[in-house]
Formats: sequence, C-alpha cells, structure tokens
Amino acid sequence: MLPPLSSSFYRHDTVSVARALLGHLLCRESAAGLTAGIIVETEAYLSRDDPACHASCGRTRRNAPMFGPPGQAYIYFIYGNHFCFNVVTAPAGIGEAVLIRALEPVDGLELMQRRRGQGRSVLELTNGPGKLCQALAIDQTLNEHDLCRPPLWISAGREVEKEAVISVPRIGISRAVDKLLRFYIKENKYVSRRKSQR
DNA sequence: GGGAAGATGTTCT
DNA sequence: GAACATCTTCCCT
Repeated sequence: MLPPLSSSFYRHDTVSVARALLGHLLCRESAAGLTAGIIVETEAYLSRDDPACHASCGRTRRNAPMFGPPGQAYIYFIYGNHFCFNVVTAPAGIGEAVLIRALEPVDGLELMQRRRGQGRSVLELTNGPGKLCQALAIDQTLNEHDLCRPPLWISAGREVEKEAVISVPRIGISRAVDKLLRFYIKENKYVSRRKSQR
C-alpha cells in the first residue's frame, strides 16, 4: 500500500487543500478488495461568508465532524439515497471541509462496477459525489475516520500543474452560487458534468 | 446530449 | 414539514 499523506497536509487553508488534493489517490480497502482512484474534482466549503457550508449556521450534531481534527472524514446522507464524502481541513474548531466530487478509477474497477450495477461504463463509476461513495463502499460507518490510515486513506499521486486546474462555481447548491470554489483537472474525462441547478 | 421530475430518508426548525 | 453539497429515468430535440 502506498503511504498515506500525513495529517499536516490537511491543516492548511481549505482552498489550498482543495486544489492540492487534485491528482492524489483516494484508497479504500474492504473485505471484497481494494478500490482506488485519482481525485479529479473537489469543492471547498468555508466557515466564513459561505452560507452554502453546512457549518455556516454553527455546530449541530450532523456537522460536528467538520469542527474536528483536520484529515478526518465528514460523511453525510443526502436525498434519501446517497452519501457525500468530505475531507476536514484547517485547524480543528474552524468548521471547513473539501467535498470530493469525482475520481478517475485506478484500482479495483471490477469491484466498482459490481457495486454500481451491471452494464455501467467506466466513465460512470465515480464521476459524482454519490457515485464514488457507492463505488468505494463509503458510508456512515466511516464518518470521522482518520484518513491517514486504512481502511480509507489518501496517498500521494501524480503532480498536477497549476495551469491544468480550473476554478468554477459549485454545483447543486442554492446559496453562494457565484463563488468559484469548485476545482477540477482540465479536460479530465471523469469530472462530473452537470450544470448548476436551483 | 440536455431538461424535467421523482425517489428516498435524515436532520433541523 | 421543509430542505437537501444527488442520481436515474424518461422524453424531447
């Protein structure tokens, strides 16, 4: 197994971490086997001046992990069907995180395909926050998990040039829709493609 | 290849 | 009871 990034990687400002995560490898080990993919799309959620952030109205039972130590997982259930996986950033107590929106599958493609349902193209395995959670079997039981160790961790991947990273408005939110806090690798085929709505 | 709408359940008011 | 950091199917061009 590739060595995980150290916890200090996550302790910096959230926008920097959201950009820096692109190109790194999200790895998930389970009884069924290993699945992993390169992070190609992220979104930053900030504590100040960002009403779209779960932590913007203060601490609740649901968003409590966002106020915990940087480098832990914040996972929540949404729309009755899906999980979203976030990485907690900034020093503990601030309440910021990065949503992982899309991966480029690298390892365990067959297992991902089985979890996502038969006849699914490789492009559709992990090109969305709910999809990648299903493909990697990420659920509530991993909430608050330390991402510096198995069974869910992030390790150093390939270098991504600054010029190859685009920043655009975030997707699927109703507030603060104009902020350029969505980041992805230019021309990567696995980026989720939806236009913003509502 | 794109827009509309329904499914589904947890959290918070 | 409303809102929700989504996905899928169906129908249109």
